[in-house]
Amino acid sequence: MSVFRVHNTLTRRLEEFQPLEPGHARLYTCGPTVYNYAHIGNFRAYVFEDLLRRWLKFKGFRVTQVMNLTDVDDKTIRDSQAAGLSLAEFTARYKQAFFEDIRVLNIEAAEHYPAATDHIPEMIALIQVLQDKGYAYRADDGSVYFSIDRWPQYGKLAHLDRSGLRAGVRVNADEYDKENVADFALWKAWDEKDGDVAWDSPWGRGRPGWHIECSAMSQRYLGPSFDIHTGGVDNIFPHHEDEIAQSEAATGQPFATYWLHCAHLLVDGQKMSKSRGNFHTLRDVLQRGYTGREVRYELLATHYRASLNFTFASLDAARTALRRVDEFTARLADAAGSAASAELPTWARLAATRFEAAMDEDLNISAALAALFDAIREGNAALDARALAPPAAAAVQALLARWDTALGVLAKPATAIPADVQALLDRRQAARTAKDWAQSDALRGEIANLGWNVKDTPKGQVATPR
RNA sequence: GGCGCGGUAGCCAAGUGGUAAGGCGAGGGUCUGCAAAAUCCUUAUACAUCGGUUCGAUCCCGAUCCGCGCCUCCA
Repeated sequence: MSVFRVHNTLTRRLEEFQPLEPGHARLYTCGPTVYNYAHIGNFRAYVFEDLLRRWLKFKGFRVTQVMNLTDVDDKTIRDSQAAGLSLAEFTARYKQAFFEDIRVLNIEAAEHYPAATDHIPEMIALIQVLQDKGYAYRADDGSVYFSIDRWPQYGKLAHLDRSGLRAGVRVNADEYDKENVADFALWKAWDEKDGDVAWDSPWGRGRPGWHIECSAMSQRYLGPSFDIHTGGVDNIFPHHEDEIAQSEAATGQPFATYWLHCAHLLVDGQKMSKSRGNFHTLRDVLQRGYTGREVRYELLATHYRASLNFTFASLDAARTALRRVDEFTARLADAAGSAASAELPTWARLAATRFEAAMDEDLNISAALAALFDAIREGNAALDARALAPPAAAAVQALLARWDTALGVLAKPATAIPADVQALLDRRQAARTAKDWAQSDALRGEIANLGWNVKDTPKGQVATPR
């Protein structure tokens, strides 16, 4: 069995994955800010994290994954006020939507989904430690900042030189009293825009800064040091850089060993934005008639470190490719019958080796899918030639099932045939038995109007959705 | 300005110092009452440009052009 290698943003190279605790992979994956329905770009990150998680399990590791839910920040506060709801009521709605959405995409549940607002005491305690150790200072307005000048390693993840940090155009005017413009807030003093969103702290009423939640919650669930931290490339700086500074300054121990970041998703070659009209939530895409499985395939099929250009044309291609997978799966099931699995045919064994070697190389999904599709072609050819005995077919079935524990996209969810469609199918079967082709064709049209395709096979009609 | 990623056939997308996977599309055959689907085969003088290193570069080095990302709260 080959080793799993990952690209570590910290070193910018491929490194063999070796967990701190043998056999146990511990991950912290940046999750959603729950102020709206998540868009397909967000889901690209979550699907990538899911693939990573599943591959670790495939390799035999036990996995403990933490995914945070950011339920207090500028956007959640702003939009909850606009909606006339309390912060908790407002974010609850989108937390629920998030869990519905990841289910649709067949994303496995993480072990922990801590919400920021449930961990305020941990954050306050962490800030206190930083202040006690001299890494944090309180500004005149009651906010607490992390001083990057007291943390020489600042910039090691983003590979930013401190002199390269120019004063950002987005620095708020009310942050004038920071010692260094690049210092970031650990605790934000209450502001009237915050309304009733505030917690008591040793520094007065206020709310936590953005980065501190991840440091506090990762420590709570994974301890001071863990294996993998992931997120989108846009989180490298400042979010992850700040997390490292806070965490390592507080604990004196290394934070995450490996940092994996996925590239952005583009839509029609451009960054998704509401003003461009190319902004899609998962729900928008489903509304257009695509399935979660098709979207998952589309998000999965491009290597995570390459930017992914999402188009509806490529979603159509995903649909066609999956149909081919389904057809093969069905043929295989037919050929296997109830036979017990035996030896894999040579072509399947080679494909299995290629698949694993590809995934082991930093989740090279394209090469892995190439192995899959080569196997499908070989398998179909063998079936055509009646050269695949039932036990071998069963073995190939098992191989696909094994691959699917990692991909989560090969198994087609069963769809029940609605009663009205079934009634038409029954009438059509009767017409066919009577060789009343005109009636048969008319019924096929009616069934199509209900959204189902009918095809005639040697074993009778088969209806499939759309 | 700083840091970083990418430019491979009609589209998407792997990969390699010795002329290049796979998917979609397209063409042909098979199957079929018809159809659709499926399947098999085929498909393309594809590696941004210009130099350099080398027996040999798409793959290494340099430059150039083009696209994209980050540089304080966007996955």
